[in-house]
Amino acid sequence: MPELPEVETIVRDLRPSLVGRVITRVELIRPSVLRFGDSRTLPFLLEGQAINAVARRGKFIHLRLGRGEHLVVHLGMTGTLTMAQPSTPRALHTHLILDLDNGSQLRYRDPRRFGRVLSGQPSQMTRMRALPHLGPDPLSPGFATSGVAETLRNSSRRIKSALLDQALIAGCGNIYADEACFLARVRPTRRGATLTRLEALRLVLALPIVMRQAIRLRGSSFSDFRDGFGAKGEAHEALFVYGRGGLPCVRCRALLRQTRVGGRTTVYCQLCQR
DNA sequence: CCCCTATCCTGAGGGC
DNA sequence: TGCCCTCAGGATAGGG
Repeated sequence: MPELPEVETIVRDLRPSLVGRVITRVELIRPSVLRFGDSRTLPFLLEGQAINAVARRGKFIHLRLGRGEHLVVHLGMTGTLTMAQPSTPRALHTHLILDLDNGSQLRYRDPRRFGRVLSGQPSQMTRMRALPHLGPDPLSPGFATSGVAETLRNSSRRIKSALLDQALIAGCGNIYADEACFLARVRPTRRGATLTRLEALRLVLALPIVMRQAIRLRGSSFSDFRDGFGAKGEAHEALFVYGRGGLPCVRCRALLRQTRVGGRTTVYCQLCQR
């Protein structure tokens, strides 16, 4: 599933192909994926607009267009955003296609449709709660000093649940929450309030480490994730715990425990993580 | 505030 | 081969 490292990989891939291009045609194949903005007027609104920037906010992808409008994409569980040539047959579950002035296309595909597309002014999207409040981003320079560690320590929730809360930390999902807990040697089932200062600090430092490593490997492709050109990443082969329940811990060889926290599959080493 | 559950949705994988 | 069942989960809404 696309979390921060996967979304960042896509954004870095797409940026050189999109910035400076002009949208020449819009095909909204499945209008219901548009959760903000008017699907009938979307083509007229977007056509002729230049793409000025491609950015990431947590797991959201922002295409900044002329006149301050944004086209925002959240990939949900199975969404992909890839460059393609018009001659390539469109894959099943392709919901939106933007034609560009150099003859290439940007295609949005999402079999499970947990993702969504938003079009309009960001301030309006925020006001209408189409864009949620996001906490500090683990890739931002100020993350370690943003107060996240103390927020975790002041929370009565399980650490895993807190890490998945986008209002606390932007971009963390199920995979990298487990990975960060392993690297920090903290059991994800513990309550935030039981964390020592040192443990909370280790967690906050572990998040950017596991995420930057995953970006280096171009993201985790368990099933659906593809980069901006449709290729798989390799980060899933280097994960410590996610997807490895019942297998030996890479550090101590004890068999990894698999449980559920807040409805999410959670894997940890009961010897290494206290 | 927190937690659980249901909802959205398709495809993969297991059992028979 | 095929059918049915379960499971995967990001975000959100509603009930306890």
